[in-house]
Amino acid sequence: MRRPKSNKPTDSECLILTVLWQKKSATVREVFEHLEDSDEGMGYTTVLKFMQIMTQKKLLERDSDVRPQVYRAHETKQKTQKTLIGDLLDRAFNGSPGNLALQALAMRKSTPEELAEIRTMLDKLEDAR
Amino acid sequence: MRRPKSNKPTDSECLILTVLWQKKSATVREVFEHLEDSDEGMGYTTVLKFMQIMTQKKLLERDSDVRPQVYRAHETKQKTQKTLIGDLLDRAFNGSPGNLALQALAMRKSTPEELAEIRTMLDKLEDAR
DNA sequence: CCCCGTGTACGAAAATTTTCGTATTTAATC
DNA sequence: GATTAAATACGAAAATTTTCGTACACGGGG
Repeated sequence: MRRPKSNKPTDSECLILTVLWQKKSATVREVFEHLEDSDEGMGYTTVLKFMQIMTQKKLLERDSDVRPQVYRAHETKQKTQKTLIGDLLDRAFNGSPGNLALQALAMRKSTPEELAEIRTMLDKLEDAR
Repeated sequence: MRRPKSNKPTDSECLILTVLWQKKSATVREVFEHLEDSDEGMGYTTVLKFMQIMTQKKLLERDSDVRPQVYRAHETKQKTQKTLIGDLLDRAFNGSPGNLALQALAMRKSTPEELAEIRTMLDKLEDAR
């Protein structure tokens, strides 16, 4: 049973996707400025280049009718995150989601809401057996 | 052209680390054969080269007193996995471990033991508030 | 000791990812 | 219509990752 080739976004592409997920859609400049704050910034044309490449790869969609052009992520956040998790699971967690989840929770504080959500998910999973 | 240096193992390096975590220690040939099964394998000298590089990077330790040489991971599985998770969190999950955990659980079946562990962790986290 | 199969070192090509300079286009203002 | 600042396209350099060929070293059986 061969899994489909993962085709996951690169590290830098993920940074850009994260901004677009948050803002729904954005210009190159907006993404650039957003990344300047949080991350150690890349240059403006570097961000532009990435977004052009990502458009070609169908990771992004671009509205060229407006200036400056506006970009949005092609896939949903959930779908892409799933790809990334699946990749990491196979590569470094022996495919065990439980182990991954456990360590994620142990390492940084989550909000009470998130914890509640996880508890609900847990109930559902245990019921299903 | 400076590029930000990350100390996280590369994709291929993770594959090799996973084998070594499982077997505690192994020769190049053992790692090679193990990867042949699961992944569509790289050539023998490719694996060898990686393990040499990883030794230089201090990702692995090598016992050169025996032939064939035996390798083991330098860091614990937990520590490296933590690095990988932290990286992914920052890059594609807005630093939210809850979200990561939730999606990991939703995507593939976990063992009842794992689910129980997570429930325990959840209790601990909620108590701590 | 000499051969031979396996193991190891080394180097470098190929592929990918990241970076940015520079040229060109666009739209707004004069 | 000309000027100009921002936006976009393009190309290629730099850095990293992946791949493997080839040459050399080692050790056991003859």
